Amino acid sequence: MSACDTDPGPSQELVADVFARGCTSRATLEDIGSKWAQLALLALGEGGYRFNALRRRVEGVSEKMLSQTLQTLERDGLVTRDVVSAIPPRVEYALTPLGEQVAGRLRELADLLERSVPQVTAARAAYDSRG
Amino acid sequence: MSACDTDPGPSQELVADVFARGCTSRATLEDIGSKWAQLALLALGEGGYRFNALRRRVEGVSEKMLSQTLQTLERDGLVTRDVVSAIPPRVEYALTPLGEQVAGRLRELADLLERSVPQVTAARAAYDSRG
DNA sequence: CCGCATCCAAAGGGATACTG
DNA sequence: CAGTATCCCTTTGGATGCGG
Repeated sequence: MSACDTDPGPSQELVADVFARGCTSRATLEDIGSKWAQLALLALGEGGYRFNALRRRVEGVSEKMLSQTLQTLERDGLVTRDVVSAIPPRVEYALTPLGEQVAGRLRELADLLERSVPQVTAARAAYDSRG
Repeated sequence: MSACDTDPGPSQELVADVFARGCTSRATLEDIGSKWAQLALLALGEGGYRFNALRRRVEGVSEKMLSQTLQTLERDGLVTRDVVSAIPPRVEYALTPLGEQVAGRLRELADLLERSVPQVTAARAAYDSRG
């Protein structure tokens, strides 16, 4: 089954499917799911950030990973990169409309997990004590 | 700032924060975000699955990775593992109530991305043609 | 200030073979 | 059927140093 953008046929209803191996939606989901991408999107959901400010907001991210992550997100059309040629140089990152939608969904997920910490902690303790 | 479950103080309002380095909610978000965990949760959102059926549903996953992923999700209290001792043996996987909630959020995200494939594809083409 | 390049250690993840 | 164990290659990701 699983129709996707990679499907060859001259189909009339071409629906993407995250379960399909080569589907762009699956690849995008993977891009978004990465540790640093999630946090970068959540941070940018709060408003625009300059590179180093974003780096401080996302605790523990290295320059390299933040840079790579932002490039991927920019390429997917989720993040804009605005270069202000000045001294010192400034680069402002923000979400596109699509990025806003994605960040909104992630926010809901993050809120749910933040509220569920006690439950998760208990589940882990139970699992670990059983072996 | 960033209060979390690892905070020491005798605080009255202990709120988890996914941005905090050692926060359980951040770790859980990472568990959920992994390529295979996302797809496994989405699949289980459709109903219970046995191991090999789930493996077929999640195209491309290896036995090893599916097994590992399910263990992590079980430990976090998102998935239940029901062993039916019979010949041949059967193991049924399903979502917990918390898992259902998480899977629901993921479904919304996946739907959004599936609908946005043309937009993402266009963004990538534009990005790549610029260098 | 922004971020690319290089190096290197550590984790991720696939293929295969084997057990209950 | 449902895994575990092993091997081994690939990717991730941090640290450091340099350039615009």
